[in-house]
Amino acid sequence: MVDMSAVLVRGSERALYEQITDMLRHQLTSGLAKGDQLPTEAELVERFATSRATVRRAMQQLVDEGVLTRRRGKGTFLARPMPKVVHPIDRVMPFMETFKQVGEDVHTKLIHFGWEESPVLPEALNGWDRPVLTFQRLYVSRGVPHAVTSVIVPRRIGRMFSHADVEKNPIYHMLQKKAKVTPVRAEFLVSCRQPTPQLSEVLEMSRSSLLLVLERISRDAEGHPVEYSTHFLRPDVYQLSVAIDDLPSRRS
Amino acid sequence: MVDMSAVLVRGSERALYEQITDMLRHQLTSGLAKGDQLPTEAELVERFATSRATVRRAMQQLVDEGVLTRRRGKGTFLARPMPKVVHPIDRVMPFMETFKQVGEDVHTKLIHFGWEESPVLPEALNGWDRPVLTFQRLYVSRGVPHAVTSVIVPRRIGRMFSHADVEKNPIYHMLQKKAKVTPVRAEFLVSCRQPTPQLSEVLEMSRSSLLLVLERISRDAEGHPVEYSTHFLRPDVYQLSVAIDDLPSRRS
DNA sequence: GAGTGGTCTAGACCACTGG
DNA sequence: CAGTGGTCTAGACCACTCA
Repeated sequence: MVDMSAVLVRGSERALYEQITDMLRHQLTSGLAKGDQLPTEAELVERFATSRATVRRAMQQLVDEGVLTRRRGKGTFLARPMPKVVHPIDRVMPFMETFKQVGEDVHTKLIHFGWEESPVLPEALNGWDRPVLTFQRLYVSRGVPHAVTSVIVPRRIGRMFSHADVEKNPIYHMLQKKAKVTPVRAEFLVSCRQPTPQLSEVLEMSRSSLLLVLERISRDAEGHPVEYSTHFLRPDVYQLSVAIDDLPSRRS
Repeated sequence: MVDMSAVLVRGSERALYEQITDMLRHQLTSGLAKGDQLPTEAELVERFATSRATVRRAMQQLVDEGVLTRRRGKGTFLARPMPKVVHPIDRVMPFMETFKQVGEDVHTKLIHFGWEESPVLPEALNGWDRPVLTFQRLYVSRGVPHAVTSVIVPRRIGRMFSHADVEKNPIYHMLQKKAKVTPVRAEFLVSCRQPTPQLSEVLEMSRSSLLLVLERISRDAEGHPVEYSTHFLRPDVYQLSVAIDDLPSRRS
């Protein structure tokens, strides 16, 4: 429950909705509301003696931060806390493994599989033969989706993969067993991006918050790129780690 | 200017404020509003024949995305576009260098310098002698702040650094020239975080959007950690790149 | 003082979930 | 059906900027 003793200060420097956000945040984290459901908007309007718009604005802030989730017709709930996961990108480890190491169940679902004639690709992949095979997997733990990975491979490799293969196996497994290619080098790019409407849908996140995006180009021994994958990660769940030995000597 | 011909569809699946956001975004990027200032809220209310709250909600979305900035008493403006910068973390390169490579002027400002008795540090740094020296630098280009770096070093190294040193030199330069230590290994952690109130202030960003955060622990040849730095990066500006050779063989 | 964006109110109608 | 959150309206007052 939410403490009623605290009172809003009208005419303060701090806006009413900010004061409400602060109070809710504090009381949620200090365990006063261990349960799932929060008071309804109508109740909060009464307790804080403000308008509904002000209460909503305060709650929206916490929704954007991932602390709360709201469902029309049901109510407002403490977002199910997700484990913090550190994914090492300097080793070849499927995301499944990263999650299992923290004792999590992970379910994957293939949400796209198809050939594409004119994909948008990084410059480094201009030499690939078309069409390319592209597929997307969704990762879910405790009923909560937390990552989408999109993989693209050139035609000569993609033709070795069946729908059933892709549904079950990590990409590096398929590259080695099915396509008989061994990645020996990978280039990574980390960035933050707005989710597309589709991604915000399947990852159940607000369209205004950001995704942590990890792109990877893997190359075989000859330096030819053999796969291009993009990982869309919920930033409240994932961290990425890298260790670099033998730091090159300074230049300038 | 904003095109008046497009019309909102009332009763559509898509909310009015979303339609307005879409139209503004499209017309801004398609060059119809090359200038700086957008129509005022009052003008948009008239053109779209909606309430002010709806127009504001549409614009707020673009402000959160960093497309627009609003200033009370002045108006709403296209946010000054910042260059996209890729910072390689597998080489030792100061941020200054990264920016200069894209032809940017960069100014730095020391915004904090002091000793701290009880800092919060990663476990790996528990062995450090206290107090630790901590300082923060703000990076500004084209008058727009885009990064804050916070550096912490143990007492035995920090005592070699003067305020003037820190104001002018990259950390790795000081480690080698002043403290006579050479980092040979570094561990990185990449994450997304809410800015603190102080960070959202100096980086001029909304408190509800996320920062790209890069943490680094550098070690000398004996494996002792010699510095811990945290880089708070505006996600609309920075990307991080890593290349890994000799991918380890698969495990499971 | 006129004009800007920042906050807040008190309503309204709707779509969705549940009993 | 009553109750939830999602959207929208038409006002109001304020702090700030600039002429």
